[in-house]
Amino acid sequence: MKNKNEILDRFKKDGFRLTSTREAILDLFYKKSKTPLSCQDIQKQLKQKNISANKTTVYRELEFMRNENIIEEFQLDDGVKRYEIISNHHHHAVCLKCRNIKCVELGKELESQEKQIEKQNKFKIISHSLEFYGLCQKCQGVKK
Amino acid sequence: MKNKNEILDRFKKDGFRLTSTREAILDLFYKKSKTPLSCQDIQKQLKQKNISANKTTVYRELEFMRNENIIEEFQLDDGVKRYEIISNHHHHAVCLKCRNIKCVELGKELESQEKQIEKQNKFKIISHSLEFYGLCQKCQGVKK
DNA sequence: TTGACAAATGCAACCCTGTTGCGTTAATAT
DNA sequence: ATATTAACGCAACAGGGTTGCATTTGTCAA
Repeated sequence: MKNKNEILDRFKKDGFRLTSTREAILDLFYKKSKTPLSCQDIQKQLKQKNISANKTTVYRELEFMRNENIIEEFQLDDGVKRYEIISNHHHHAVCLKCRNIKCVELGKELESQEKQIEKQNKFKIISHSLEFYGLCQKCQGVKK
Repeated sequence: MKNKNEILDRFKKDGFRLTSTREAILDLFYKKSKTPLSCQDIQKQLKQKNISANKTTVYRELEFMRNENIIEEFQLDDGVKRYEIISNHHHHAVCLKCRNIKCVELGKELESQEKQIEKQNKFKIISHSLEFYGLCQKCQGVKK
């Protein structure tokens, strides 16, 4: 995970342009609380900065950043695509009540289990996704 | 996981009806290769048996069976809902090329990791989903 | 500074999965 | 045989995401 200016320089070097939308979206990924963002999330947060961006534009920008290996895409149980900066590998804890998403890190225990699965199933693992669903601290306290 | 007739009896006892669509879908879950099924999968397989079922009907039947605790729903990276019989807890190995889905079992190692996450994040875990993405045996051999 | 080029954008129309309302069909009990 | 109501099909809709195309705009070279 490089810093923002490094990335903008690389874009320019590769013939891509520095537009306000591009920079604003990159800002969201870099500055904001490290929660993954959906297209809608991005549009809302841009609006708060008085930047309007068509959803097509946002999706294309996300596609672009994905190709540039800056962000990655994943899905939760709601079928909505979410994106986050590529950094340390981690997983997600999703609150079933407030839908808040927290990134959590695990040790390397999964690696040995992956090897076991590869051997047993003759399946070459390229990536995995692990999400925990439950109740965040706040929502545990609330009576339903 | 009970057998099919037990389930049909229970339906009847609870005032639900035994329709050909219901039985056919239940058959798919019981007899077919133990791969999860999407609504489309189900419609295609029914068609092969010369049974036509409207997608609304299929979705409602799936909802019904979910309420009856016979099947469970989950998502992969494509945002399509899939369903499978509730049985031993397991995970999925998804081939990125042919999209075949294989169920794989893991030991109980994840449990201790869950406890660790619960403690560290004060997050009460209710369920989790773990999918492996990669290449199945067949697709590893194929040159792209 | 201007002009040319192509990257980036917006819009409308579309695709796909999944859902809802409502009138009809048919499984079951009497 | 009839009444009841679960199950069904259809059409219309919802929401996330994509595509084609015309327009705008960032960049760079003259």
